[in-house]
Amino acid sequence: MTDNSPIERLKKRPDFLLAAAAAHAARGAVVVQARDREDGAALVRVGFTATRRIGGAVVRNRAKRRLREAARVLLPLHGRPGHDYVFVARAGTTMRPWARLLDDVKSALIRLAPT
RNA sequence: CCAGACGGCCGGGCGGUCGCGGGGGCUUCGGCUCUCGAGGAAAGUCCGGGCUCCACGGUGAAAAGGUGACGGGUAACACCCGCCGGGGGCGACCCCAGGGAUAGCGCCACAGAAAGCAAACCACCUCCGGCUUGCCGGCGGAAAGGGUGAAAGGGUGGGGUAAGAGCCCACCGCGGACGCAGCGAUGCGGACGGCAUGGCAAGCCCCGCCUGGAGCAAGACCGAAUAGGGAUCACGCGCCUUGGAGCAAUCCAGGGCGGGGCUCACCGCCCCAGUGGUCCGGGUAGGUCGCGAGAACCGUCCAGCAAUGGGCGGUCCAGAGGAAUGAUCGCCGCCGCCUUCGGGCGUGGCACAGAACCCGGCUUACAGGCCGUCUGGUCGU
RNA sequence: GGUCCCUUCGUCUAUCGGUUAGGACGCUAGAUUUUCAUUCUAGAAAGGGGAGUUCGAUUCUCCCAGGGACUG
Repeated sequence: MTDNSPIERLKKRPDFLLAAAAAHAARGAVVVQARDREDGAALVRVGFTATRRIGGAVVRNRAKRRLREAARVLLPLHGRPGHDYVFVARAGTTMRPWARLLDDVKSALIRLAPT
């Protein structure tokens, strides 16, 4: 499952909306959405979202930083080329122990990978 | 030592390992390396400025909004300092939108006789009349007592009187010519007046002063692809109309321009509609700038009670754009619990909270801690 | 990021600084009806929080909190 596909950040709102309409997996403190772009490129793109519901700017920024770090560690191992991933922070993202957060992300990525 | 008042400051530290944003250097273009990288409130967006665009002949006025003792500070302020007045506290000290109520209008519920202009409900008193001999009625006097209220037209005491009343007197309060001190707000004294002038302007309003509008998503530059606009050239053409020649078919010259449908015309609406080239302008996505060497910070000296200002020396200190500080490990500090006093444990134990053009303020949030000055007690000398 | 607006019974909404804070829908109880619906009667139920002005504040002023709208 390992590959060396380049990873880019997702920045456009339409891309987020498309990913939200695709498959998603909720695991503990995180929701992961994944969409196959079907354009033939091996590029993997990833975006992060934290809404106002989970707290103020400090909480939202910290949640996105932890998710970004988790994605940096796990996406090269469990990501599928040609997909867009969106990580959505939930209320417990900032308080989850680091090992448990990694488990959540890993489990969600494996669930979303086609067999 | 206890309790308290005010002012200032910190707000975890050190070191590894992976990572992130900006800048510099090297590069065999894979990368390597050096360096910098959130706050006192970055927050709320409540004020004041810089900056940019728009509007505008100058000034003034009006409208609307803001502001309000006095003196100073400042680029400016509603901020700050000093001082005055009022209120609170034993005190250190704290709080106050703190101009004008004889410029005018308005309001003062309930209660009460009466709520703003001097009036009189009960009660008081002289006189007159009546009789049932202490009551009733009446002309007057007077405003001290009762009761209502947030507030009732000076207060207390004495004299005085039929009863009373600044009617008179003393003290207090009030107004106050004038004098003294002060830059001033104001303070002190006060002849005299003889009680007159209730409150609300964060009700309208009057007076003085201030303000053009918008905001970096301001604004400037570059600028695809696609669609569309304008100019021009070539091709492709016909149709309508005017004039002339001619018996006529037709020819020549000029002008204008698409076609279809809604029964015709005008108008209106709807549908469909040329090809290619060159040039121009607007402008979207996107990119670049605006964007950090300044009302800057540190040290020191001088002026000033202070806010603050000035001189000298030194430093360069974040610049993103779905938005950079995170993850993890060790030691120490603080806190809580347990303890066999060695120590151990703690789901993240350690606050409030994350720059987005930049400054000066205000306000609000904040675990824990440090320093200084002062006040009131208590103990000792 | 910027510019604005609004908070009153469970919900929607009235109020010249002085009331017991009014109305509608909903809720509860009773009556009418064989029962239900309808109708009638009665009742409970509210000023986002904190200061200030005032004799007195839902109303006026200030500061917070919460909610909402517009803007590429």
